[in-house]
Amino acid sequence: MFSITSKDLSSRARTGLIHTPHGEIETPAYVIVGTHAEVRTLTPEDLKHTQTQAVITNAYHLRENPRDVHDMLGWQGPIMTDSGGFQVFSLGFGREHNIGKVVSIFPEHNAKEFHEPEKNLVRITDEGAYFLAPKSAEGTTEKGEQFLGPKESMQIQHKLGADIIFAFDECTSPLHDYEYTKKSLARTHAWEKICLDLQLTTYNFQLLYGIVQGGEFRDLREESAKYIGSMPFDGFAIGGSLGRSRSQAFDILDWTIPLLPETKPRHFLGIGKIEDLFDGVRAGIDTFDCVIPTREARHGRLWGKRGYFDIIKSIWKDDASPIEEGCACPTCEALTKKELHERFRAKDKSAARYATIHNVFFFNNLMKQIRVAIQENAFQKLKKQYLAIRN
RNA sequence: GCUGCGGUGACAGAGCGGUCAAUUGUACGAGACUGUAAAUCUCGCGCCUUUAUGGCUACGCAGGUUCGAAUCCUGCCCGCAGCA
Repeated sequence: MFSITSKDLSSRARTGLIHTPHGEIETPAYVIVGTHAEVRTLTPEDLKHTQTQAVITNAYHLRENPRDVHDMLGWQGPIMTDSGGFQVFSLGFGREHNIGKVVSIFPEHNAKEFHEPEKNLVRITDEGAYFLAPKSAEGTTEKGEQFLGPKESMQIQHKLGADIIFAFDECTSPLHDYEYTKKSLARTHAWEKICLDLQLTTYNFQLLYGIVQGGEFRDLREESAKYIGSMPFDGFAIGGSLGRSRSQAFDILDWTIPLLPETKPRHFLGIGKIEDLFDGVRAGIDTFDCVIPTREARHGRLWGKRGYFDIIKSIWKDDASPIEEGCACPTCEALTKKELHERFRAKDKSAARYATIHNVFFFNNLMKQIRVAIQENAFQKLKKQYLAIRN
């Protein structure tokens, strides 16, 4: 199900092929996020023009009515489904402290003190997580708590029928201390075991990835990598809190990846800016998924080989140059900076769509360049090129 | 000409004696966004500075009443509506 096709000589970077029921994924690859069984603002037709290889949707968001996710997406290529483990964090602790899983290096708002317990919608037990429906404007009748645990997540993911599914875990936060992270890790490991057992007995047409947790703590990360890595998962993901600085996140990869089986694919959950991709690949990551290309596109931020810029800013209002020099995406073929800027300013619905197409294309294309570079033993060179231009 | 209503910061539009440099929305500016709570959110948006429970100038214009006026009174200017 996974074959390695080439290896970089000076790092753990490699190219490979993940074989799934809906086709192959050439790795390293970017997996495009389509949580609600749609890549926001894109039609299935649009998606085909973005060089996308795989899409990831989410069991939590699709739990109410889990149908064939390939049909829902209108996408017959490889699909992953996340287990909902991230929502255990983001709707709970994440909302309570208004943080993501990467703590800002500018801790102005001191997330530890920023504390709104009433916003926490999640109650975690050893069995799983109880979710409260987010309160909409007014007069919401309490729908009561909804339960999601390893069995439920597997059941949903099975019904969704994605090619690659993830074990149910708890994503911890950089704000969590060692004690909590250790406790959570034990719980996550137990949940993952349940997922794997179900997979081995019942849901075996799908590929199941185990997830390494353990926060920023080296011994916990190593313990997790050894434990999860020793189990017959089809692939492995690195998830959870990535510490308090960017470099720490990649230390975590260096601690854990050597402990995972060489011959299985590795996924880096939820990370994917340009530098992250280079550092992740270097550390031995095969696939990434991240919200950055799609979300930031909607917010008017475009990515390119020179980094990013905000097309919505007025400095572009008279700029008739291409959005990205030499970019072959449908957006760049259709519009200049000025024209896309105008669409954003006019709140034209197509603006976000054009921007999304560009960003998704750009990241997919970057991965392609990385693949080629690894094969040609020019990975370091490509990385230097990118980071140099970005100054 | 008379009567009525109205003139508030880029715009729309609150305020109708002190707590008003003035609610709110839009526009504009800056920032954020990393397994989507997010086509979203935060901050700024009269001028000055030592950036502050700071100073100054401000709610059509000019006066007045008052300890105190965007808010009340008088006159003028302008807009809209009706009547001559």
